Amino acid sequence: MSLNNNWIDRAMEEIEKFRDYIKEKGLRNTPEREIIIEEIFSTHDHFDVDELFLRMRNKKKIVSKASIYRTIPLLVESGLIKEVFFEDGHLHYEHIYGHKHHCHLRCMCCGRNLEFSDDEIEKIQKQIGKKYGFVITSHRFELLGYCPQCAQRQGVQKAYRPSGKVRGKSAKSN
Amino acid sequence: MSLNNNWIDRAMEEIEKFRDYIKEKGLRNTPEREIIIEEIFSTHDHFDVDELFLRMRNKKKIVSKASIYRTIPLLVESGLIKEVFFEDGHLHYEHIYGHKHHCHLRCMCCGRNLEFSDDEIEKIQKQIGKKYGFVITSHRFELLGYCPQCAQRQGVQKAYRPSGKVRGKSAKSN
DNA sequence: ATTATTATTGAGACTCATTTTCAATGGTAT
DNA sequence: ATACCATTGAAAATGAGTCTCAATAATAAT
Ligand SMILES: [Mn+2]
Ligand SMILES: [Mn+2]
Ligand SMILES: [Zn+2]
Ligand SMILES: [Zn+2]
Repeated sequence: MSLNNNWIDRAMEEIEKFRDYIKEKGLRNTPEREIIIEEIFSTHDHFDVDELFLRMRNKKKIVSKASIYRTIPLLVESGLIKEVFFEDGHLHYEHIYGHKHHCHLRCMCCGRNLEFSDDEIEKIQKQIGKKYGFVITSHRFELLGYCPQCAQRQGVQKAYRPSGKVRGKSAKSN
Repeated sequence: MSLNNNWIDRAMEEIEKFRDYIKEKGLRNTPEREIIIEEIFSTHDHFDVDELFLRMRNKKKIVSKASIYRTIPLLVESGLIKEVFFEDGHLHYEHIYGHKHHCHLRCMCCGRNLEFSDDEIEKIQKQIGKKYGFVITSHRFELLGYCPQCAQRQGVQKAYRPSGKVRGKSAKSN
């Protein structure tokens, strides 16, 4: 009944969903894939491949990056996770199975990332879809700005970098 | 007074704005930079670096990609263009100077890309900002789905690719 | 105009996230 | 057992974007 157990139950539920997907697609489930899912759902955090790989390595759950890269598309297709767009030039993901849809509010300065929901957005989506005859399947709504803390010590006026890419910042070992 | 002349006038206006920006930043204007701006504003199309480079090359306006990559941040900073997020794994841009803010409605199947404006979005932005104490400077709102044409011949159910990246699709010469 | 200063340019090397190749391994079904 | 073929890890490949460097050119100072 502990918090810890909740996480485990949670991951189990996701793994079950994944097994179904794998089966109906005629693919094969593997320990590597289950380890990956387990780790992803062991926290609520958004993640990128490198972070995930390191988290796993720290726990001695070694799976090659290639397999991580190969598993992620399956998780997206099966509706367990989805892409989240940050401004640092590579993809991030978050789990969505069992989460309600939400949008993000991000600080351009410190990277702080809040989630919020707003029903208006859904209405607008429906409305615009009708107007243009599109079948809309999803949306991305992100608010960018400065968090309370960063808003104060302003004047930091960072120069624009494509996608926020900053060279030599990712000192993550491989 | 021809349409053609309008484009030229248009580019002139942008170039003027750029010259100001360059000057106040203590940088130098160059023929290369003006050629790039001229080409960008010669159509209303969204573009990526490669497309721009090829468009220019076709018109014998040769500027290195390095210079294009170096000029784009200046154009973004000066408020002439901004990033647009597509699903093909690299950055696209659009001009905004003289355009009103708009969001995008994109077909996941054929890539068709419509623009629309909605005042509600602005209200929500303000509202959420207040709620969380953020100073919001911008937003991204994109609707993803299928255009009328593609919605019909459905079942195309494409497999997910990170950022929609498809290897071996960019047969653009370098 | 000359000269000094320093930003800019093009080529090509480089980085890094992601993809692909390939040989070895291992499920699954008959 | 045997055949079939999806999956894996390691390493090579890819490609958008960045950086280095020597040559050039815009601007400022004389
Ligand atoms: Mn989220
Ligand atoms: Mn647009
Ligand atoms: Zn912040
Ligand atoms: Zn379409």
